[in-house]
Amino acid sequence: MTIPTVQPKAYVDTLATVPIFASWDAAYLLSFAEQAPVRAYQQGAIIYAPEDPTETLFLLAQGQVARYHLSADGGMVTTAKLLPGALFGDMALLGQAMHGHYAETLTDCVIYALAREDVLTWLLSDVRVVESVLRVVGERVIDLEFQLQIMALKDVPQRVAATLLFVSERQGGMLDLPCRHEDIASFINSTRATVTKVLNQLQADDMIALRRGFITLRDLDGLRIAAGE
Amino acid sequence: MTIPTVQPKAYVDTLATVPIFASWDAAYLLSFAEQAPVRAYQQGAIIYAPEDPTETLFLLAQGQVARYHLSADGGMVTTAKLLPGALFGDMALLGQAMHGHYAETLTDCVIYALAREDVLTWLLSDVRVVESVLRVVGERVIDLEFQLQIMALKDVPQRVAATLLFVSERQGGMLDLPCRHEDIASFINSTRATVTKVLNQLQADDMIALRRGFITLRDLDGLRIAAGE
DNA sequence: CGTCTTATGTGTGCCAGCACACAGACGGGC
DNA sequence: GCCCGTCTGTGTGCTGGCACACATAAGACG
Repeated sequence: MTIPTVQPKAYVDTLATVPIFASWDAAYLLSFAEQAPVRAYQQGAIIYAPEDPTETLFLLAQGQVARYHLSADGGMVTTAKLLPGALFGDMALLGQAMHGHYAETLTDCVIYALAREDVLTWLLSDVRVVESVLRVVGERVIDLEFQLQIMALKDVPQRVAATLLFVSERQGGMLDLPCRHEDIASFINSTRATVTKVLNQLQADDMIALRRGFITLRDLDGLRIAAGE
Repeated sequence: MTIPTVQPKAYVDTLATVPIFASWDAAYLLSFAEQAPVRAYQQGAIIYAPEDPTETLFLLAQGQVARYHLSADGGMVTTAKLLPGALFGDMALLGQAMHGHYAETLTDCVIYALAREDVLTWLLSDVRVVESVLRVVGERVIDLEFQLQIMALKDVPQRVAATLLFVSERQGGMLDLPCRHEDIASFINSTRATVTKVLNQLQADDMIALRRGFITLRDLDGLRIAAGE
């Protein structure tokens, strides 16, 4: 699998929209964009796998990436669908192995790949940036805790409702969510068939509207109750 | 509930053993210990609860703290048992609410309580310290992913075996683990009775030895197989 | 406007492991 | 030595939701 490089300058605009870089001035940003290594990936490429010992921090510039875990017998949980601006591969920062942890492109992608030292040099020398990095990692912790909490404490119908609300909030309150039943199933550790049943019930209760590939939230308060608060 | 303050200087020795401060020189450390606010908590005290909007980062100096989630109907998952040197309350760093997330003392404790600004001032101004903080938060991510992974992908017997190995590693390879069946149950989202059954099976297979309050690992390879790798 | 792929709807067993309920056992405190 | 609280062993239903198996439909694509 070849990983073509791309012209760095083309992505300055994208970088400027990333929270991490919000506090940087244009010159510094351009300097970063010119020097940081960028890679282009095709859809379905594995960006890292558990065996992979690379100490690399990735910054998604374009496209979508899924982060998931696999078990020996074929089971799978999705932990996140990443959009441009997302940082990932952050365990690289600690030299920790990532047991059963994969990242895969869902579309063609453009991704910055930063070595551990680069990260410390470029990102962590500025307190404002440090704060941003901590925010990103912290958000990751929040996500994981949410997922853990619903899987441990709620049944499938509650998990579905809670997840719809959670995703909507993460997208800035967007009510028309582009996702398939299977996406939800793999996030809440259930099955596509079960999720379909639950969604149809929620639709019958007039809390959501279903279209192929989309779910529209119609009654947030109702969903909150269905989620068990 | 009163929160008595304690003499800061008494804990310099404790601080010195904390990874975060490993790179600091004695004078700086003393200066920190004298100025940082310290609190003493009694056993069973709630350090923070979901309603709590405090932007405070806690640093455990003495004692043990449990971090857990509660659901509306009484369910509970433990996410960690913290030992001296642990940082927690880190979502304070992002101003995120912590849904259903509690921290409670398991013993009498001495804890540094750092305001958000103090954190940025004292901790994040030194790149080496930043690295340490990231390592701690990253370890937290690893823990959460481990827990999520086993709960999503493994059945109860596998979860128990995997957890025993995980805890042992986290304790630096200690083979004699001080824990009750219930502790494990609450970590892997199962019940005390089920865990007891599994542990007895593992003992019958000569992989562990059981004593009241303790579990001794006898066959790590066997456990790894039992854990499904 | 057919064809083909991917998404969605629905039904039938079936079982891991929970809820519940006691009984015995260890150990600390007095 | 005795008492009592906490831990531990074990048994008996029950059930959520998974595994499996199709059937239908909505777009994509030429």
